[in-house]
Amino acid sequence: MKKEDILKKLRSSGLRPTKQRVEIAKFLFERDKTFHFTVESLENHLAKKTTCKFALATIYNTVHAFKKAGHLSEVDVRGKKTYFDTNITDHHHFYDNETSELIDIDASEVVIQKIPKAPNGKKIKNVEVFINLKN
Amino acid sequence: MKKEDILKKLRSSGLRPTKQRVEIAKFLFERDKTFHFTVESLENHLAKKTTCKFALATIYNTVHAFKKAGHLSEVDVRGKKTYFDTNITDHHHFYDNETSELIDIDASEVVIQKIPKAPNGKKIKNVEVFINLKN
DNA sequence: TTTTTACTTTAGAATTATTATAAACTAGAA
DNA sequence: TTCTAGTTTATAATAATTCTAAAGTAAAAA
Repeated sequence: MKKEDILKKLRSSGLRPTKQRVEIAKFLFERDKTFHFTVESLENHLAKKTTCKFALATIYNTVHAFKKAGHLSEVDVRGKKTYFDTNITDHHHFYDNETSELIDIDASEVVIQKIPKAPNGKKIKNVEVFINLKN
Repeated sequence: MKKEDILKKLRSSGLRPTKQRVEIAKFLFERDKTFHFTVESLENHLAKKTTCKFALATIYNTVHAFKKAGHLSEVDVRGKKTYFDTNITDHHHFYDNETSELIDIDASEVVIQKIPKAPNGKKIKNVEVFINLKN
């Protein structure tokens, strides 16, 4: 991903390209594979990869702005911490409770044959399949 | 549900039948339909329904003991609070983000035709389907 | 370019959900 | 009854997250 694309991510999220934000964006979006993280794990990765200092609040703010702009998604995981995902396509997850690790499942890997209709005046927004793993 | 059954729930959870615990057990298990709650919502319901006083810690302890004994299940919902469910059968959920309301879906209402195999040395523990609703 | 303005970062305080603690209380055994 | 182990409770502690206000910086205006 080019520098210009990183700036585009920031601009489209309503964020000025500051040193911290550029580092966060580069870390999150300059990669081939999907990345799952919590704010805490992201902070650790940033501390290792960059020389720049990051206040936790900056990471929270930036991640939330990316999420609001649709550049990140949030994953429902039981537990206290919030998990984010750089994969924003419609997809599903394996979850390994032993390691707290999430693994993406492409939407095409899951076929649902039957599903109930939405109640009363509601519509279905999306369907998430969550496969818990054990050893 | 008879009084003896309430006591059975408590005993099988390793809990002595104190006033508070009996009230909580009666409130949770003397009902026909599934009940979804957070510790906070349960506290509010108990305050209305009973004259007994409840420390938050007592509610947390009791609910966790029930969960550990398999009398309650926990639902993955994005957000800070932990949701519990009196339905302990294998089933799925609708989630209405507007109202933060959960609705049960019986396992028979969902048929999955294709699912990926578990990675490396792992096995599938269970599959949860979560249907988000919109208006 | 300088100045100005509006947005940012940051450290630390505040908040929220939950868990731990320790003293006062109680169910059930002896 | 009396005793003992398990309980309740208020409060403190912890953890994740959000808020705040002062100091810093990007980019528009002059």
